[in-house]
Amino acid sequence: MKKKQTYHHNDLKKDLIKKGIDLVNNEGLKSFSLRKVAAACGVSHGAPYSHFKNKEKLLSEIQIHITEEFSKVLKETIAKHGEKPDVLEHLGKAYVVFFMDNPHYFSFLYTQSNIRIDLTLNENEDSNYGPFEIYKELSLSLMEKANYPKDKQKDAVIALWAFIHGIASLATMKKVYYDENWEKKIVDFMNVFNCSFLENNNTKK
Amino acid sequence: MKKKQTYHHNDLKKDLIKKGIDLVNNEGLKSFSLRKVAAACGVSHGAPYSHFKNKEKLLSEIQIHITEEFSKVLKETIAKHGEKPDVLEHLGKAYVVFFMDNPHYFSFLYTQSNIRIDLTLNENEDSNYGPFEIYKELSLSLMEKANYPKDKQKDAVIALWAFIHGIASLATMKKVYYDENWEKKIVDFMNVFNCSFLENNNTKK
DNA sequence: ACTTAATGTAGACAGTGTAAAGATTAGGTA
DNA sequence: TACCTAATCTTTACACTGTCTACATTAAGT
Repeated sequence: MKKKQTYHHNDLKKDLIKKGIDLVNNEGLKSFSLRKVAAACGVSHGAPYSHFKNKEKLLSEIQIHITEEFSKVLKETIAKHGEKPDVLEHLGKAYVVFFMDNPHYFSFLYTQSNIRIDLTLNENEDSNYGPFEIYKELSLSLMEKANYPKDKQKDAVIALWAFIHGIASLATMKKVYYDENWEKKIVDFMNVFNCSFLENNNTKK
Repeated sequence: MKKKQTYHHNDLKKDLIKKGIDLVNNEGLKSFSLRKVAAACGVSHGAPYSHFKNKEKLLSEIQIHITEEFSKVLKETIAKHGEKPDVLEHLGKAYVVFFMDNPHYFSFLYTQSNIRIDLTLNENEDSNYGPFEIYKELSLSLMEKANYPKDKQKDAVIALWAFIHGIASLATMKKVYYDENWEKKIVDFMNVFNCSFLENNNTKK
């Protein structure tokens, strides 16, 4: 119901990315194919090669868009809750919920795409994986406020990230059975590890 | 240098699984194909269909073998360190090291295969994912010994598993840069979260 | 009106999974 | 021994994939 009649699509590149994201999101990478995406855009199977060198390059652009979408969600979460002590809980929850809302994104981003994540805490703001940079800055800032020992901050940044990342991994995995609500349990999980910079130990005796 | 001359292979099924594991291990699932595996066994591309209904079924058997290999490593670790307080550290280390030794196994097992993981802590010993059952039994037993509050044991089991799982995920991801030795850092990460049933808080202040 | 570059189509090729028909062989039975 | 049957393997065929190449169409500038 658009403009299939014209030879030129007018913004095929964007449309390929959009329809490509839909395909990844709905069916996962396994059944993703360039030809399907081309067909979804109403265009011949060779057309994508005018905009992307190969399949990998289209997937790479899709990864960039998904990463930006993810970063936006995290930023909004921080903006909403400010640098209050419990913001890390909300950030963790947002991390997990983002991938639960888009179940195929997790394995696509973390095991199929070519994202680069630098965990060394060096200055990296431009080239590094955006979501980690956002989290890193926030958590380091909170640790400073909490007077968390400087020599342990680096370990703490990695450990908490791995922890949340692991929960998201489990929560989005097919065939994982769990009788609780992942989203609601995040805080309980954090309470298991009572840790001074997570200022929620008050709920623990 | 074997018996390519005979029409029958004599144990093609096992050989397909073995050569299939090699292929997954060396090149990952992306470049895994039934025809390559068949060729590696010196057999025509149709032969595997006498032993497996389709590609998925072969991959499923490969998953079972890898899972058993993983379970074996975990059991050996427990056998070696007994139920001493620091056994969870060694188990976590074994978890991470297993996947670092076989980098393609992680995404294969957890995002490409069809393993079933029941985290509800119900009785499941036969059908559930073996490695989790092994860990679950051990950690619950340790929590009992440490008088860890009963109503928090379930959360603690999941949280610690997610944590170790997350570290393994990061440690085996392509293009993740980290300037420390993952294996050696496991204990430090655990120390970030000082927790009564992890009896290693003594190393913290 | 003509040129040029960008953008699209069509056809070909190799590699993939899988199905079907047939060849080979092992093992049991007469 | 000779035969039968089921298991195992080969061959052929087909649809689908990524990618390449030659060519068609079009937009934009001269």
